[in-house]
Parts: sequence; C-alpha cells; structure tokens
Amino acid sequence: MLKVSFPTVQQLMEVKSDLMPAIERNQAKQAAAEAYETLQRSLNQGRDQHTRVQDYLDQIVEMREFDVPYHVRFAIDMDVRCGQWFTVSSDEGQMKMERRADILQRAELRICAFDIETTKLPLKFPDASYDQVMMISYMIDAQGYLIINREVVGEDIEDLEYTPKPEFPGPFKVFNVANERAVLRKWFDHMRELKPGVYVTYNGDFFDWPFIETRAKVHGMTMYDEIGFRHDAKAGECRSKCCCHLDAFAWVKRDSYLPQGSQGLKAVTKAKLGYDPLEVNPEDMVQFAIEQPQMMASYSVSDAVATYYLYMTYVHPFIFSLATIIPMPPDEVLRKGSGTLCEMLLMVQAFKANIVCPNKHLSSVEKIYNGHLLESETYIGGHVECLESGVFRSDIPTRFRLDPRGYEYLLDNLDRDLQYAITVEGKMELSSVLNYEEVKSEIKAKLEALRDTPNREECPLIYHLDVAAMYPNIILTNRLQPPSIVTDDVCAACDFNRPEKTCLRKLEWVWRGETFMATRSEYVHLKNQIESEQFPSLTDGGPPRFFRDLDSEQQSSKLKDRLKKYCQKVYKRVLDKPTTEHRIAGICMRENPFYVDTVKSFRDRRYEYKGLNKVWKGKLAAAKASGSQIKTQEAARSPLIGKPLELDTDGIWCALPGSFPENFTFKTSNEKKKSLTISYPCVMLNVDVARNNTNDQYQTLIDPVRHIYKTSSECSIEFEVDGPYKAMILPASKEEGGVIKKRYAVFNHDGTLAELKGFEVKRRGELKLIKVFQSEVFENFLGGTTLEECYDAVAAVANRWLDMLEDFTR
DNA sequence: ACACACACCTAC
DNA sequence: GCAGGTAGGTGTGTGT
Repeated sequence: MLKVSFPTVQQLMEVKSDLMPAIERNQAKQAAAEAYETLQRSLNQGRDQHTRVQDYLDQIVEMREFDVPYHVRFAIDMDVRCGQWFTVSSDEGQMKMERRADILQRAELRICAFDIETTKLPLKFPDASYDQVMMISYMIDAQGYLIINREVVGEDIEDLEYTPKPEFPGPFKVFNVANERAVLRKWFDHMRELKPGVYVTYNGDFFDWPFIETRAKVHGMTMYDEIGFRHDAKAGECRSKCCCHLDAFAWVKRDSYLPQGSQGLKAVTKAKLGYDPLEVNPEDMVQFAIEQPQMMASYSVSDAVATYYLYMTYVHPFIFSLATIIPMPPDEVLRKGSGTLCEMLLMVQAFKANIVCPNKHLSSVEKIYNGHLLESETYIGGHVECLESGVFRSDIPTRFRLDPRGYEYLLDNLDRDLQYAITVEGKMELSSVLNYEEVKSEIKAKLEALRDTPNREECPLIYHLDVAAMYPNIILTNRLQPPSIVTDDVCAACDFNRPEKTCLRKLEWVWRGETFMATRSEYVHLKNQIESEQFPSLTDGGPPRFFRDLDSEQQSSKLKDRLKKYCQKVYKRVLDKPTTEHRIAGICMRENPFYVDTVKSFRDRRYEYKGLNKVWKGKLAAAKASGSQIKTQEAARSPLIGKPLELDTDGIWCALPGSFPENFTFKTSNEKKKSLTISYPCVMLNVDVARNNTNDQYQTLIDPVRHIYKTSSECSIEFEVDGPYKAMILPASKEEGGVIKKRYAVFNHDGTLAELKGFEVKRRGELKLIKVFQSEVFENFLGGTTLEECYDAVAAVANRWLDMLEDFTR
C-alpha cells in the first residue's frame, strides 16, 4: 500500500481523476486474468505467472479513503472534536491545539431560536414569491424578541410574556416596524449585534431560512452578506461558515423516536416539554393578525419559546455530546443518517488501530438466478407472530389449557436452571447460597401444582420478555464481521487450515430472492432492442439521445421499466413467487477482531449508559436476567406452559398462569452481595438460549508472535423481563379468528398506558385533513342554486386542494 | 371479485 | 452527494 497525502482537496481530486480510469482498467484486467487462471487450473496446467513491473500505473488496483471529507480527515488525524476544550497556540504560524480533558463543563454558547409568521392565501402554503413576513420572534439567552410588520398586523404590539411553565420563562420585547423590509433590516441588524453561535429553528432548513432569504432579495438585501447564511436547496439545508444552524426538526426525526404522526412542533412540545402549546388554525392566521393582533403575537412567540426550550432541554445536550465523539461539526452530527455516524465512529477506531478502511461494498448488477434476472435478493430477517387477539386482564381469570409435559420438563431441569441463574447470571458460587433448597422447593411445589392440574382458570400474569441489544450480542457471540465471512477457497489458502480445525464456525441462514418472470434470453433480447433505440432530448428540439448517452441509473431504470411491461404483457405478472434457499455461512474465528471489538466497546457503553440511566431514574430492577434466544423448536415448548400472545424478532408478550413461579431471592454468604434476585420465567428462557447458541469456538489471539489462540465459550444473548402488567389488548382482523401483528396496547397496574404499538393514531393526521376537505366540499355544494353551480364550486375546491397537496407532497 | 404492485409508515 | 436492515398493516390503483 502506498499512502499519498495532499496539501489541498483540489490536488487530491486531480490525482483521483487521473488514477480512477487506470484502476478500473486494471481491475477489469485482473478479473479477466483470474478467470483465465481458473481455466488454466481446471486444465491442470497451473503455472505461476510473474508479471514484470513495467509501469506502476498498471499495478494500482484499488484506491482507499479518497472520499473522506477534508474536515473529517482533519478531526480524526488531529483528534479534534467539537464540544471539547482546547488550548490553542501559534508558533510562527504553526498552529497547535492541546486538548483540555480536565474541563468537562459545556461552553455557554449564545443561542438564538427563531420562528417567522407569514401571510398566505387560503388553503395554500406560504409562497415567498408573493407572501410576506408578518412577524419574526426569537429567543436569545432566555430573552425573547418580537418584530412586528405593521403593514400586516393591525396595531402596535406591546411587550408581552408567554411562560407556559415556570421553568420555561418567556419575556418578550417587541419592536413595531413599518413594513417587511424594516422587519428584515431590524432582524439582520440585531443578529449582527448579538452574534449568536447557534441558530435554532423548527423546520427552518425548508421554511424559515429560504423564506427570509427570498424576501430579503425582494427588498434588495442578500441574507448571505447580512448574516452569513445561505440556503442550499439541493442539500435541503441552511448553513453558515461562522456558526451553527441546528434545526430541531432534524433531531425529532432521527433521535426523538416519536412517530411521524407526532413530529409537528405542537405534538413534540406536548410529548417532550409537557405542556399544551397555543394552537391556531393556519387558515385563520392572517385574519387574526389584522383583527386580533395581540392574540397572534402571543401565538407567534409561543413557537419560538417551544423551539428554544426543546433545543435547550434535548437537542443541545444530545448533539454536542455526540459531537465530542463523532469527527464532524454539530450541523452534520445533527443531519447525517445513523449509518454515516456509525461509519465515522468506525473510521476513528480504524485510524487508532492503523487499519485502512475498506471501500463501500457494491453488489454486482444483473445477477441471474435459475435462468431469470434477479430483481432483488436478501436474507430472511426477524420472525413475527401473533397468536391471540382480545383483552387480557390480570384481574379477570382466563382459561389455561396447559400441557403437563412442559411442566415436567421444567421440573426435570430445575436444578440446572437455578444453578445457571446463580453461577452464570449472578456470577456467584453455588456454595455461597444459603437458602437454595428453600427456593427450589417453593418453585417445585408451584410447578407440580400446575403440572397436576393443567386445565385451570386463573388470573393471567402478563409478561414481556425480550433480548437486550440482540443484534450486537449475536454479532459478539458469533464473532461476526465482514472480513470473517469466508468461503472454501479462503480457508484453503489459510495457514490454519487443518482437517480438525475449529476456527471455522458454520451458521445457517436463509436466502430469499425475487426474479422477473422473463427468462435470461428474453432479457438479453430486450436489452439489445433498447440499446438501439433513441430517446427524446433533454432540451426542446435538441438531437435525440441514444441509450448509451443516458447515465447508468437512467439506463437501468428504463430497462427495468421495459422488462416489467414485457413480463406483465407476456406472463401477466412481473415477478415470480419469491424463492428461498437454506445456506451456510462460514465464519472465521481467527480474523483480526477489529469490528467485533469496536461493536463490543460500543455495546458496553450503551449498557453503561442504560445502567446509569436506570439508577438515575430510580428504576433499577434487581433481576437483570441473562438469557438466550429460543430456537423455533424450543419456542414450541412455551405454549405448553402458558399463552404466548405476540412475538416480534427478539421479544415475547405472554400470559402465564397466576400461580406460575415469578421472582425469588437467594440469600448468600457473600459479604459484598448478600442476595441475588432472579426471575424464574427469564432464567428458564436464558438457559435454553445458552444451550442452543453458545459459541464454543470463540478464539482470541494471545501470542501474536507464535500465532497462538485461546479458545473459549461465549454467549451474551440474554433475555430481560418486564411486567407483570395490568392488561394487554390485541386487535382482531376483519376475518374471523384473524390476528394482527405489531399492533397492541399494554397498561400498567396504575392504569397508565405502558405501550401503544402500530395503531393508526400513531400515523399521519391525514384523517383530519380529509375532514376539512369534506366539510368544505359540503359547504360549497350547498352554496349553489343550480346543479351546475354546485358542480363548479366543488370542482374549484378540488382544484385548490390538488394544488395544495402538490405543494404538500413536494 | 380478486390478485398484485405500490405508497406510506410503523415494529423490531 | 447522500442514503442502516427486514417484517408487516392499511389503503389505493390497476388489470383480468
């Protein structure tokens, strides 16, 4: 490997564009050579072929880390992060930054949350080309300001206060100015005077900033020249070089875990700040500004108050904490996807471990399966099942038809399970337990009673059992990481490859692919056909374009469209029924554990955080059960002992008979830990998981010089338990006996809602919109005196709505 | 009436 | 230039 560094990004790009074609050429050559070699081997004429290095350019087959943005590269290499303190010094122009790890206090930035109100036409969204800014409200360091456009607002507004909660004070100073131009002038001047370090908006990336920018232009001002912000329509964001713009809506979308139906500022305020904000129907705003200006003024500042305190309470601590570990500025930490953030963390760890990052994996195009073009291929994911519908209440007895064999099994394995709970989960000596027999006989008696009277009516115990951080723990238990997925030829070339080797772990998975109905030859025919066709020019009256002139994305979409139409015509359907295939993956247990170790350190941080969070909330549940995933076969036993209600991927909601053994406390002679509380239902699952999923082939390099590995057994896939609950409600489908997955409601014993999953109330509030539409159509329909007038009026409403929905969709 | 494709948005 | 994954419910449009 050759490392090349550049003083500027431009130089990097120049070299990259020189090298890229050569690399593509060399890769193609290499692929051809490999194919040729395989052929040679199969003809049993294999011979080493050494190429003489004539031109180094011919030898470059890959380029790495050329697409790392400059500021990310800098932050990683120099170990600089936003949100940390540094002592900065300069020695003859050479800058030095020294990290001040001793200062943990967050910097006190000047934060400005702002929000604009604009005019708008009935049932239209505000359009900056003709609508105006009515008011700008903003809060800086808990002091509010409101600029009023007196051309729109009916009267002068006096200073006011909007304090929705004592902890969220909102005193506002009001500036009444003559017109929109003066509003913008005042705001720009005030911002230049106060120089905020962070601007905060709610959806300002898409609305407030571009609106202000456009209106400023109308009045001959340039927002960029005034305060350094420019809206980038392509990226859909508004940013500046000199300070941050943190759009709280981006935090709500990615980090709040609120459903989309509750991501408006009003719903977020209710959910996160715990008060009911002022609400005004957007259709009434302009009228109110003219007729009830004081009320409109209060409303206007209420959004700025909500945005400011949402930011101060949630967004700021979250983003600036994340920024101390992610090598990006806060604006990007806020807006990037979780995949990019994870990649950044991996790149930091890779740099520290002197590992060169791999390039993004590209799946090959035009895969053929069984003589048909593959439309998509993937793996079978989590399993979901709903077994019951109806109401389950802990205070209303329900009929249990238990299977004595299930209880017999639990009794047979009671010692094993309890000992597992003590030694593995509790990490304690069995001999240190003082009341083992006592606990055991108590559980035994309960299990025997259930076994002996399996048909019984009892109040149910509604429990939820789920695996903590399941995917990371599957990864860690099995040492899964991209470079560890090996094929026979990889093993064949490995020094550790012996007949009795244990370093290759085999794991089953299920492949699923969907193919087009058309055969490969039909596909090839269609492709040849389309390649000779012409397509309309991009410009009016320009020359037609050939297929080869289209970019690769357009080509493949045009070809796919053609193929779909062909399949629909000839086969009456586009895709064949999906096919599945059981496959075995080989996992190398000796690959450098960089990814696995990194996942581990992040999982442990998550556990640490979750633990501290629990302590802080005073909710520390004593029973932190260890456990394991149930194999399908084993899961089948669980109906035998109670009623499974709903399963999804890593968790089970179930009803156990009221007399089922629950929590027990072992007393111990251990001075440091005098007792150990276990949840029997949890332990029972964890033993199964451990028995079926422990990796006995886990290998750790202990002597890098002599290549000696230590083999150990690992299983960190463990169930946690919560409950019992007061009630669970599972909806039924329209078909008799039909059940619905992923939708249920659960109540706590104090009557509060514990979980509400999947129901329409969590989705977008379109119903509301439809009702407004219906009432408007209704009104207009009645308004006419002839049928024609009625139809015309309704058509006018419909057209307005179509326009509006188009804006809305955009 | 029925299936299929697709959009949208949720659970995990 | 950027984009985590699969499973599943509901509603609409379309073709047979």
